[in-house]
Amino acid sequence: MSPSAPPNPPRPAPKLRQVAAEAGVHFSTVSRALNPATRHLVAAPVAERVQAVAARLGYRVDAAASALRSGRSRLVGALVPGIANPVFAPILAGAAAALTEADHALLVADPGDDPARAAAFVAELASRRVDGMLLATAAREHDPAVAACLQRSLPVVLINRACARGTAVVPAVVPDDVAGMRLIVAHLSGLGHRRIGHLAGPATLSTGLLRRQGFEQAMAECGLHADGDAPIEVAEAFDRPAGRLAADRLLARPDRPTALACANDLLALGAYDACYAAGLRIPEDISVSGHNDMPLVDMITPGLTTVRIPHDAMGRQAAALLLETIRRGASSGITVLPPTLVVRGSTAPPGRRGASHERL
Amino acid sequence: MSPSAPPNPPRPAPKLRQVAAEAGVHFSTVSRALNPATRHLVAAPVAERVQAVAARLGYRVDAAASALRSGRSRLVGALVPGIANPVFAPILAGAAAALTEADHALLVADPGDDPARAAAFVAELASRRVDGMLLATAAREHDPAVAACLQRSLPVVLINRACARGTAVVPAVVPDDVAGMRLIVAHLSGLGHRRIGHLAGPATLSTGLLRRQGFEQAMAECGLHADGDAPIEVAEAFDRPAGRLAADRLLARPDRPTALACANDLLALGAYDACYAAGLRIPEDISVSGHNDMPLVDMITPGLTTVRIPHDAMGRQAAALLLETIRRGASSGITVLPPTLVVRGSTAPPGRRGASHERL
DNA sequence: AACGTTCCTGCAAACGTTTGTAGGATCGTT
DNA sequence: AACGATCCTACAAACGTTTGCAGGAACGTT
Repeated sequence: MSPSAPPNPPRPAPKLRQVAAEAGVHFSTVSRALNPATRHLVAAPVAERVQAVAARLGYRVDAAASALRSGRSRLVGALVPGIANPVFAPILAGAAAALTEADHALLVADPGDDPARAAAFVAELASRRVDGMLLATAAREHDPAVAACLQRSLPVVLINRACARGTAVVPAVVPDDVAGMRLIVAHLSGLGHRRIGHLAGPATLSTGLLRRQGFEQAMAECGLHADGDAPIEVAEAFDRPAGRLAADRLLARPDRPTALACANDLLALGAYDACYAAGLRIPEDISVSGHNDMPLVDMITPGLTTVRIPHDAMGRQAAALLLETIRRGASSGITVLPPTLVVRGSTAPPGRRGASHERL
Repeated sequence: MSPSAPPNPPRPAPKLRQVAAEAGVHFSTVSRALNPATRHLVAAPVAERVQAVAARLGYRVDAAASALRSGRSRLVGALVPGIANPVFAPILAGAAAALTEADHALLVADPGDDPARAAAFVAELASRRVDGMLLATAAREHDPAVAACLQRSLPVVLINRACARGTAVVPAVVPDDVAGMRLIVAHLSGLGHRRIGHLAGPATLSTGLLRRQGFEQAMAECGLHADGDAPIEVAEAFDRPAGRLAADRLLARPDRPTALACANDLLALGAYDACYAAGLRIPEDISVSGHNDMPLVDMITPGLTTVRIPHDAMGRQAAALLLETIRRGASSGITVLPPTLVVRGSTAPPGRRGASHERL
């Protein structure tokens, strides 16, 4: 019948009016029959007939027209600092999955670490009529992107970062950072470590601040004091080079710690670099721990002891929370997800002091 | 003046008519003045006045209305099997960056490895009026998602996978898999290896097939024969467990190879597992190489010798190619990106045969 | 001075849907 | 049998933009 070339010169997608003509009803009736929320307004047999015709023709509502008329786009914007970042990628994946189930789609934008750029993206996405925003970029306070959403009264959910906005709390899904650090400190303390250093992240990010607070609190609970037992160095950023630098400083201290609790897996990788450069073996000479349990950190040598954060679940929950906010109009509070300890080869009881020097 | 609560009850965004009223012109003139493509139709002083007013009011064109009327949405859909996959995440990041520069936005969907689901997503995204599609999920041939795009005459660019569609070639951006395997084989051969095994990926994926072909070709070029010198095992999937299984089979062969060239870093990780389980040291007893240079494969022990593929650049180029196709209407051919060899600790000259047995 | 161009601007018609309103059946009640 | 209530369907008006078309002003040419 037809040659091997694509047979049909791609017919334009069927419209509401064509389904209506085929089913012998007015096109507004078709609209109602196909929309679950208005289906009850049309007689059952008619609705069924319409649905059958629509299915046969392969009708799909035109999103642009629908968005224009109804004001709802079934689109959600997401801002992440680094799409390929091993922390944020699973968050995106989880959010995308949850949104798909709810017939929404995900519009991703990557402003990096630039808050002004993030705010610009909010404006852009708002003009695309997104129904809500997922922000994984928010700084601890006075974030322009958050402000941009609030000003447009765009529903917004923060991910991985908390953010106080005046007295009102912006809904968020965050890991329990304090509990996470408590797990790590308890683990190290249980192994016998007493001098435990902390590689903190930037204090401008809630994860940086909260994990540091969690560390100090947990140390106090173990009877260790922030003064002598718990030296702290703050990294400039949550990445490997910054971790290396901060760890170098920590290792150079006169009372070098026997364990390093890092605020982040990437910082821990930097700490590996620093330790190896200093001729220290992990975990024989010094224990190192991370935070996040990024993909593949089980593959490095030695495997990194860390705190697992369910990033995928965070994405899912944030999407669910946002959809809820969009529907209800109200914003629920902050969801805190419990972390779990993952022990691998990078932590061990402290060795005899000075052993590493004898090696050299 | 105003309390700490958000001062302005969020005024609706300004429309074309409001800008027009403020500037004292008809709103169609505003539309023309703000659109670079039609700006030349309006007198220069008027255009400037309009632009000033628009900027002052913070006007942004409503994407839904624009898409409805013009048929162009400035939206591009992307299908990837696994958003968080270390290979595809950088691709997405690159594509998003390139699209953003061209004032387009990225709509991501993750059908996993299910081709039917991918085709369904194409339909969904088409109804959202995306201007084109980026497919990183395509199988080697007869991919339903590709067919769905072609049938709707949606511009499409394949990423990381090539795909012949009848006689016509679907535009794609792919790594030079043959050249990559040639780099590896030349490296191993240069080290003195003669019996080199290949852990191939599924032949249904172009990367699986092409890298195998590249391997066989490169071996022949080095004077090694596919029969005796180059045993091949095909893994069920591109993941670590499948790599372990296939490597087990390869190691069990009577003439066990002294080097393993894997089609993928994940397969190589599986090969590590298999080698360690067999009591073989890497690289003393056996060399292992990967493909892709995923993040963190430099941190495992020993560091993985592999072929670096510029995934970020692939995403960028694919987006650029797609935008070009959208504008011109025509589809350019296939872009092939050159790989580079990254030598780390997992490859070395072959040791004396049997050394590993004496160890046990 | 009349006429043909060129240049600009206003007018109005789409694009395809959702949704308020009105009117015609149908039914049950008195 | 007449009336009100209920149920369903059709009609029409948006939503905000892009774009073909027409008309008027300004200009240069014969």
